[in-house]
Amino acid sequence: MSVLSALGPQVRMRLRPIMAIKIDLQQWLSEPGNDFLSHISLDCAVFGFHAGELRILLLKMKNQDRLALPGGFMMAQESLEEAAIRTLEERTGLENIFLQQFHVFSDPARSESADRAEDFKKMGMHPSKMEWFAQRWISVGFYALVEFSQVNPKPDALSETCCWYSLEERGKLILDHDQILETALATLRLQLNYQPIGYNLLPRKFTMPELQKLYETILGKKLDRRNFQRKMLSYGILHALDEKRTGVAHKAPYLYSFHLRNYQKALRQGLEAGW
Amino acid sequence: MSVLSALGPQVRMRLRPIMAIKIDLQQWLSEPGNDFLSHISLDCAVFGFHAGELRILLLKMKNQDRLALPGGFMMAQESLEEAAIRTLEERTGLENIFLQQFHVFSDPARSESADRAEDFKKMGMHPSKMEWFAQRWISVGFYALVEFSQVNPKPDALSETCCWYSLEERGKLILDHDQILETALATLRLQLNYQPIGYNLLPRKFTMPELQKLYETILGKKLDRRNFQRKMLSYGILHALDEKRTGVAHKAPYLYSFHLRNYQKALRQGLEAGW
DNA sequence: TTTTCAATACGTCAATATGACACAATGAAA
DNA sequence: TTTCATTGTGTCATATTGACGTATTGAAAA
Repeated sequence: MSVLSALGPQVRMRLRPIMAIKIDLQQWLSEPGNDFLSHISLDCAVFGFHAGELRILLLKMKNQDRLALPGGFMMAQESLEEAAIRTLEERTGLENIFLQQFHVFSDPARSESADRAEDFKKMGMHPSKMEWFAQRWISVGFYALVEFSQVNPKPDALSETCCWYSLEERGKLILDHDQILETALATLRLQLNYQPIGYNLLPRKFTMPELQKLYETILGKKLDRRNFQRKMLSYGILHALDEKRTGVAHKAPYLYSFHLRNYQKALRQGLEAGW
Repeated sequence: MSVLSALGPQVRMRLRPIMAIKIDLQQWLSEPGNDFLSHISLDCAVFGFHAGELRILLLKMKNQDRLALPGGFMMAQESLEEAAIRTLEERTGLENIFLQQFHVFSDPARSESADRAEDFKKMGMHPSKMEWFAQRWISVGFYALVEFSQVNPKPDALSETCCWYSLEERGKLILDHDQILETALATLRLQLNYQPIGYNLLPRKFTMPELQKLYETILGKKLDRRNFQRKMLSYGILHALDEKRTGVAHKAPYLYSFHLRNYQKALRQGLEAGW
C-alpha cells in the first residue's frame, strides 16, 4: 500500500455518495433531540490562497467576539470524512473538497469553555440541546484546501458571519481553535512534499511566481526565484502553457498547470528532499 | 511553534501524571455499567525491533483464531494519549512509552463485526456490556515504539495471549486491524526523518549495522553500508562509544548511542532529504 | 511616443552531496 | 594457523545545490 493511499482520501476524490440530508439548523437548535453521535466532533481549518497570502475561513460566533473554525458532528451512518465534507459543503458551497484529517484534540480541559447558557438561551436553543453542547468533546482536526475564488461562505446556526481572514490579522479564536489552526499549519508544512497542496490551493492556471509565493508562505521563508523554478521544473509535474498572464504590470509571466499524472506519481515518492 | 511540538508528545515525555486506576477486567466484564466514553476507542500498533526484524505486539482473542491490536477506551477525565498510555502500560509493563496518534478510523462498516454474542456469553460478559461492545466505534490509531527486550506482554480480558509477531508471519487480524497496521507502517516510513524512531526502538547502545537494518526494514529497501554510515554520521546525532560489540562472529562493530540533544534538533529540521 | 523600471526568463559556476565501488582490518569459527 | 564473512575507511565521477549575473518584457510614467 502506498503511503498516500494509506493515509486518506486522494485528490478531490469522493469516498462514497454523500447523503443529501439538509438540516434546518435554526429548527434543529430549538428541538430537544438530535441524530448526531455524542462526544465526537470535527473542526476544519479551511485554507485558501489569495493575493499572495494564505487565508483561513472563520465563523464569527453569535453574541461573542471570538472566531471559530467551521465544525460539525457525525451522523449515525457517516464516516468522519463524510461528515467533514457535508459540513464544508454547507459552509462553502463547494463540492469535492480536498481534506485531510491531521490530529485528534482530546484534552479534557478543551471543552471547559466559558458558560454560554445565556447566549444559547437568547438563540432560542432547547435546554436539552444546551446540555448536549456542554458535554465533553473529542474533536478531529481536518485541514481543507479550496480554490479561494470558488467559495461562497455561509455562516452556520451558531454564527453571524463566515468569511476569510488573513493568518496574521485573524482575531482570537474560541476554545483550543488557535492550537488546532497552528497544528494544521505545521501539518501543511510537513506534508508539502506529500500532498497535492499546490494543486488544490491554486486555480487551474497559475504562474511560477504565484506557485513560489505559495511555497514561501507555507514554509515561512524566502526562496530563490531561479533555483525554485529550476527545481520545480525538474520534477516534471508542471505543464508549461503557451499563454502568459496579461493585464499585469511588468513582464508578463508564463502560465502553467499541473500535470496531474506526474504530480501524483511524484508525491507518492515524496518530491524528494526539502527546500 | 515547531512541527514536532505541534504534532504531539515528545520523546518519552509524560503529559501529565496518569491516574493509577487499575481495573479488574474480568470483574468489569461481568458488571453492567462502565466509566468509559461511548463511541470512541483506540488501537495501538506496538512496534519492537528484534533480530533485525520489526515485530508487532498482538493479542490472540478468546474463542477466536483472529489476532488483534491492543486497544482500549477512554475514561471520563483522560486525554486520548493518557488512555493509550494506560492501555499500553497494562499490556507491556512499560512506563513512559513513546506513542503517536496517526489516523482515525471511522468507516461505519468497520464496527459491523461478526456477531460474537455466543463468545461473549461464554466469557461471562454482562448483557448490557455486550450491547455496549456492539455499538459503533470510531477508533483512533496510535503507533508505539518500545524497546523489545524490556516488554512483559500481558493479555487483556478479551484475549488469551499477548505476544510478538514478525510482520510477515502474523496471521489475519480482526475487523479493520490489518488496515490500521498497514497505515501505521506507512506512517512510520513517512515520519522516519521527523520522529525519534531509532531512539525508541533500539537499546541504548547499538551498532551501525543494527541501525541500518532498522532503516532498511522500515523503508523496505537495501541501503549501501558505507553511504549509510557517512550520512548518518554527518548528522552529528550519534555518539561513538569506545566499546565494541563482543561475542559476535566476524569483525566486532563499534557501539554508538544517540546524542539526544542533537538528535531532537536535527529531527526538528527533518533530517533533510530522503534515503 | 519614448523612457523607465520592476519583474520575469534564462544561464553560469563553485561548493557540496550522492551513488557506486575498492581495499584493508578484524576476530570468531573452521 | 587459516578462513572468511563482516566491519572500518577511503576514492572518484556525477548530480544537486546555493548564490548570483544578465538579458528580456511590457505596463506605467514621462
